[in-house]
Amino acid sequence: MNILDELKWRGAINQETDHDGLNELVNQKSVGIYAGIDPTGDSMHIGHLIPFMILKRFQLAGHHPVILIGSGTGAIGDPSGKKSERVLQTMDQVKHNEKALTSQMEKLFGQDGKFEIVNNYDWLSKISLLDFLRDYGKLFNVNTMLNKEIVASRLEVGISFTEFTYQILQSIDFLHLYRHNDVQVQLGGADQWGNITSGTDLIHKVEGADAKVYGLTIPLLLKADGTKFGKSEGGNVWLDPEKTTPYEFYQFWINQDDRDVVRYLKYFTFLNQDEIDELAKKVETEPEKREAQRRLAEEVTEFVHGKAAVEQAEHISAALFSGDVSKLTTTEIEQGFKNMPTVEVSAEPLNIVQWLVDTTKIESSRRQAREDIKNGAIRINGEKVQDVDFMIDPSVKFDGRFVIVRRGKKRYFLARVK
RNA sequence: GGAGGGGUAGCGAAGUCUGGCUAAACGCGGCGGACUGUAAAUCCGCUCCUUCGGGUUCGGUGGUUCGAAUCCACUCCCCUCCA
Repeated sequence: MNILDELKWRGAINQETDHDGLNELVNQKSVGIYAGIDPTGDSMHIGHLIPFMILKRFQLAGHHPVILIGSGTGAIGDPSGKKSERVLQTMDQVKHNEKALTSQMEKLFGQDGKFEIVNNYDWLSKISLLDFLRDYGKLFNVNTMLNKEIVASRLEVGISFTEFTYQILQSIDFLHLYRHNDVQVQLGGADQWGNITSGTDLIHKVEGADAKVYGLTIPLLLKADGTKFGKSEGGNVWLDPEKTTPYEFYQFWINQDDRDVVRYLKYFTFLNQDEIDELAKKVETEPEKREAQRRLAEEVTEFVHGKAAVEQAEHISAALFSGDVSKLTTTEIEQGFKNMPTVEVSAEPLNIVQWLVDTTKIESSRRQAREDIKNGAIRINGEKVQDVDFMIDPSVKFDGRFVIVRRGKKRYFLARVK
């Protein structure tokens, strides 16, 4: 099974410019293949991860990945998949984002095999306006450009000349990498099809029709319920552990629907076909064990954050879901509660009802607070408290730094002692 | 400008004619619980505040009355139709 067969099995191929040609190419040599990301933010999220997971597979199959950070194109704004014109970023932002993305890429691609990271600012910024118009502009037919889905969908609402130009810039990238980095394949999400074929067309015009360059796109990933993949309650799921802690990252994966989990295993893990078939069978026969989800969470979290992070995420998960938080370390609390509601409290002991309502605002009224306490819905540091006169003393646990409140089965609050 | 209809709790909506039994039906949402797989579905409880005595609510203001979401006057806002 070669890399293309494998991708097909994984459901990761949407369109190819020339399947047979590409197939022949990957069988005969180590091929240079690239995917790009524009530095529009200072971290990737798991949606961005998809093409790069595929790129990684090419790397593991002995091919040569080239990661393009698009500081040049990022300065312009890709209209693909956007309903309206974007606000330009400052160049400082672009530079900052570029740095952050580069180090994330180094982490993902660094462990095994060779790879390159390039930045299109290096060549795009050197092209003068007249050169651009004479060398490239002449080769693009406006009618063709207008017919691209990316542009066509924007004609109603309007598109600036700047964004309209984007496909030319991306084509120049492909040409540049073909010439200087021995790149013959461009990989991207389904929305990149127009940009990618622009590039292969340009190369064919400039380098001759027999230039062996190919494009490959990945299907848009949707959840079984039809909604967009990759959002959690808190928004995007980021690779940056400061934005999405490894614990939350792990939790995102472990909560995937049975109907989606096998597809995700194929997309986001490096498990082989036998292992995945085995897990798929378990989803059928004993879904309640959620072995597939667990494995998915472990694999992806390890790939992105490392093995130690997986263990910590599992430890935090075990504590939070069993309700026994008493054994958590303060660092684990910091991580597990990163995006949970947090309030600052003083170290003074206080009556629980006042504390829940006035100090922490966890409860909206005394009536509600009392009700929850009597119902046994409130736990302080893992201990159920049903006494309305209970005194909360922050000094008794976690070095006096935190009080962990749980309301109901899984709603946690962190009170941080000032 | 003219003719109608309406503004009720987080939202939707009853109650207004026939004033008190109405802190205000019911549905949704939210919260808690049971069940469970950290799922889905289902079921049960709670859902203005309270020092549990009571307090403050039905667009606003003023009035009638022992008593007003309910009756009266004025006023603000929304919708529909006509010009």
